[in-house]
Amino acid sequence: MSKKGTRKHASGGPTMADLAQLAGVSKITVSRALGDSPLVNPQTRERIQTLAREHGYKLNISARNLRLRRSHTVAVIVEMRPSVDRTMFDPYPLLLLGGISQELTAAGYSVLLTTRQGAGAAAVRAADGLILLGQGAHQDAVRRFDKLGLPMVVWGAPSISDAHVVVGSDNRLGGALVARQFIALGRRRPVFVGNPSHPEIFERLDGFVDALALRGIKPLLMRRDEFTVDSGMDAVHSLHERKVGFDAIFACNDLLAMGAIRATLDLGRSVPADVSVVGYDDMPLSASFLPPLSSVRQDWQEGGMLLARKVLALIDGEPAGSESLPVSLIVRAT
Amino acid sequence: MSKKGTRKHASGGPTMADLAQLAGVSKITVSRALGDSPLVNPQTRERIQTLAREHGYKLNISARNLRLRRSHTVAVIVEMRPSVDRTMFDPYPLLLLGGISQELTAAGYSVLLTTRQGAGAAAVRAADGLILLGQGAHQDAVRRFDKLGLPMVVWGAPSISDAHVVVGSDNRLGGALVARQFIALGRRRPVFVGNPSHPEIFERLDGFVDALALRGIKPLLMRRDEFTVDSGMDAVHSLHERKVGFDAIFACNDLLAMGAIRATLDLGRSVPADVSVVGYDDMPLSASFLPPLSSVRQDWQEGGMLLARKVLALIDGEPAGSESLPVSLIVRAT
DNA sequence: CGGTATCAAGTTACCGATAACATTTCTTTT
DNA sequence: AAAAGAAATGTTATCGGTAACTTGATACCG
Repeated sequence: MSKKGTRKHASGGPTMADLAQLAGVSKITVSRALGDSPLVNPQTRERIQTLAREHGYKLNISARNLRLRRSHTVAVIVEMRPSVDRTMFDPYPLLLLGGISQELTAAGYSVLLTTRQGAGAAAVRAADGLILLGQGAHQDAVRRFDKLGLPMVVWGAPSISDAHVVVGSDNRLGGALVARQFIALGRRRPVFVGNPSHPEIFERLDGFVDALALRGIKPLLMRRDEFTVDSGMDAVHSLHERKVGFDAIFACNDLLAMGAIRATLDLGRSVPADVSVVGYDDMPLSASFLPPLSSVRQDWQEGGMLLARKVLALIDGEPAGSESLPVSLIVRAT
Repeated sequence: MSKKGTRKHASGGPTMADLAQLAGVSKITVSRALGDSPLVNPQTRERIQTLAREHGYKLNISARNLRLRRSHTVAVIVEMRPSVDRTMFDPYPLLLLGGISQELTAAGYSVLLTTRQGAGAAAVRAADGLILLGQGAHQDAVRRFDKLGLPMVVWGAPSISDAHVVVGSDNRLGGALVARQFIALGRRRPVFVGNPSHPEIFERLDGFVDALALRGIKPLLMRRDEFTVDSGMDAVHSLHERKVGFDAIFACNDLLAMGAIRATLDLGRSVPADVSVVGYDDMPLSASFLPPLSSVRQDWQEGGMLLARKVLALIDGEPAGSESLPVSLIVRAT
């Protein structure tokens, strides 16, 4: 209050102009020095950088963004309402977010998190790029955001009709791996349990069917809309009631698989002696399920990182195509 | 290219200046009109707003933030590395995020998501407020962010020593509810399984102990660092080996509880006839566990919303204190 | 009818950083 | 030693909003 110039700014520390004055140079030189531009004398640069550190200088992002006409921000739009028919479940989306965040932060970008509801906000439109998670079943949502004209990457299953970049794990491969496992075990009457109207689930089924077809085997499809233990039990009981024979079950989710196993055991049949069961997602609990559940595992974190790299590429004007990540079958006791 | 003025801006739509010209008024009038300021004639306002809509006008946030010296952003710092000793597990943090996001978006704020690693970024310091999630075990982290001098709210257990605002679910109540349940069931030798060095877990234990003490019961503490099924089994086996009698188990997590139940059954004792077991978190699977697991449930989404409301209050200079959310005991078969 | 209150809109001056162009200073070349 | 080139720094203008202060017009008052 008393001395003029002691504290020029109410909130926030010194600006480039302040540093410039301190260093006896002009603003632009400070800007260059802090940006490691080769245009400034190394000594000057050093001096200014030290000064900046000492005085706790903080770059004003809004100012820079305004000037550069970009936000250095990628909006991530997540479906966060938990629901029974969610494919993205449990800790996984968080791992995806972790991968995304890690990669974007490393590249100097920020992650703006929104739900579909809040995605109309100005901040989202101001983003340099867009990542869509968990919108698999909402093609309309994808199209809606596509209209924003921002570089966009979607997590899910690639579809021929859509033009945007899709990153996902290789669901076809997942299905195929399970099929091969069943074949190796000599299974002849496999069942697929799940809801193939989700593009990702459909891919799993598709890969499964194709790989089995090579051996002339045609699996049975038990459509289940809910991805829960109960639903899995239900599926098996329903098979039993209809007196349909089966010796292998591929559930498109671990909970379904657990339910299927439980029901199978209830019916007096043995797992895995009589019936093989494989789930999907390899959730933490699966390994300690009784019996330990075999499952297909996807690398969510890596997926997140890949998503991030793709948007960054698009933002930089580089070409980027859809890509699938490998999955692995974890064989345990079922 | 050909006609001058047709497309003034390479990227991005019209600015306020453009609208001003179109409407034959000055920039500031446009600004006022769009901000619903009473300083403009209602008709003019209407006219300008319509014009803005027609031309797809988008407010430039960076410009506004620069001028207003605030970012309208709250940074959420999450611990995303999954690890065995994590209290915040599974879908829950996502629900927390959902609550936060919903509330902040509604208030016109953006959610900036970062990990602890990326939290040094300029964008974080530029935030108007801070929410810390999953840092319970890292008091140093809390202090580190406290230094930024931003309005800050932490998820976890309130501690007397700390001055910042803490929001969490009422872990003491959770412990007490379980204790009362055990008392009602006539249990006399309860065991607590978990790692009380986490503040939140400690509160659960504390509430548990205090409520039991009213009946002169003193529980046994089985310290377990890992929150897994195996660890839960281990705990019970270890009790058995040491020939310690017990008739009730309060596990501070559902996975531990499941392990404890399994081990108890393995030892030939019945749940719940011989031993009562209660878990914590009420994960989706718990209801369909065999036997269906009793568990303490917290409302994560509401927690997120409360966190958000607290930071907003702090940002607006209103006072805000720590607060705990009620929890409920879901009694099932154990 | 002069003078003040009220309403509507305009002027000017920033917020803090940076690109494009300009200038100065030193080094090198023939 | 004059011209040309390279290196280091400065000037000016601008990104798109908005607050503070001013101006102009109309209404109201005794």
